[in-house]
Amino acid sequence: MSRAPQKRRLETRARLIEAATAIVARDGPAGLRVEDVVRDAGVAKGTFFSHFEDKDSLLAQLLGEEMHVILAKIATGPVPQTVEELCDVFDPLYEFMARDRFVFDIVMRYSGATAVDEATEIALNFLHQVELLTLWLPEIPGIRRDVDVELLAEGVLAFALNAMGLKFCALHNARSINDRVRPYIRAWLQPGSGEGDHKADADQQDTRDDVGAAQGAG
Amino acid sequence: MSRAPQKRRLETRARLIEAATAIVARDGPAGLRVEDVVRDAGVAKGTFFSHFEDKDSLLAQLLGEEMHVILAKIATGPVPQTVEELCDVFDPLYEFMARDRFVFDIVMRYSGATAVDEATEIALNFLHQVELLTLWLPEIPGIRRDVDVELLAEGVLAFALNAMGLKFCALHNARSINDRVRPYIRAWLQPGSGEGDHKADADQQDTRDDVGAAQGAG
DNA sequence: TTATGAAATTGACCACGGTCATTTTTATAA
DNA sequence: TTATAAAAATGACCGTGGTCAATTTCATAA
Repeated sequence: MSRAPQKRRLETRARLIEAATAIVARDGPAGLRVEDVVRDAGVAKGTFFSHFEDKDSLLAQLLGEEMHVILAKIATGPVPQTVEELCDVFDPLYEFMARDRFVFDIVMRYSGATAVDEATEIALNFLHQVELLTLWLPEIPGIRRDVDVELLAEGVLAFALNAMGLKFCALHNARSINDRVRPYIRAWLQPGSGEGDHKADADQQDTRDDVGAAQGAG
Repeated sequence: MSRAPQKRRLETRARLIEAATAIVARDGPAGLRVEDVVRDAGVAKGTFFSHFEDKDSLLAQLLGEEMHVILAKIATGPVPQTVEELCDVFDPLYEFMARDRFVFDIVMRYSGATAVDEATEIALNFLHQVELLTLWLPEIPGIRRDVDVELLAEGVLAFALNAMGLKFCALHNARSINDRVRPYIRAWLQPGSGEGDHKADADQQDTRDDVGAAQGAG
């Protein structure tokens, strides 16, 4: 049984987060230094590590909070009516997660809960994405019904992460995440619907353009 | 134009790799210390970094070589005739890539080529996986024909990586990678074939068991 | 053989994340 | 008010990855 934290501790934690937030806003996530955080927050280094598991843990929390805001906004928007709309709606979140290599690595590393109780903000965000997709997918006309909707939802996320990872691959980074993920999502959600049945894709090459490595973080 | 490396340099490089290989074999990838490597190899620290970009780069090379051996063995084996066989055949490679968190992180990070010329051993391995799948998939009876086979192959890899990542998630680590990936691959490759048409799955719960976060590295 | 410049190597040095025994502060009971 | 124990914070210290100006070794031409 641990007691409730004292007021001083909460204030210290707030100062640490405030200082870190400012540094990240100024120098980007990769520019965060623990020594800078504690200097700006006016505390000792050891204090930092009594509040956060390690540097990346704090960073993951900050990124998770931003992801939460983006996803919350998506969730309150209109339900997409086509696969293309679905991809467009989630695109801002994907672009944030893969804004650069450093961020994407952290997102990936913290995307799963190592223990049931220590779920990170990012892991929760992924759960919420699956929940939202589970709600939305049945609303889209023409969606396959032969597999469970949760399997479908998790599959969408798998393809999305893969497309994000390809952003950092020289062979694929010419196209946007959205353009890379769309063919997969369409084939996953609407098998047998044919390749060219949506005019929105006429302005780009067909799916044969996707040769090269498929991976998650490259 | 850079000249050919001198014999001395090749010998030094060989000694570094030899020392690193021995340490990894003894202490595991996470136990590798640059200072230990250079001590065992009998060179200065700076020499290490004139041969390898950084520590993880060397580690990625060593892991990539092991992956190459495993994949080569898979490639010379018989062509799988069902989705289940396909999953089984690739399983040893997946188990290696996700043998632990540390290894999986490196595999993910190096799975894509940052520049076209600096393709790592791991990135090449992923390309080879796609090539092999592209050859094999059309051989499997009942495989869908409505999308390009390369799209199909890359999708398999995307699901495989996702299933590997789930190994490190408390909500999913009870099942093997193979068990986690199979429902996705089947739904991806054989849409509309129904859920329970393969008796091999009778001994496990159906796909509804897959609730929880879907992600790549959790 | 010798001069010369490039290749290869060196190791002192730095940056930075993380640790932990010690000290200070706070809440609570006598 | 005072004693006491837990909570909170401290900062000197360490481990280790990575840097770079200086040095040594090597290949080549004069």
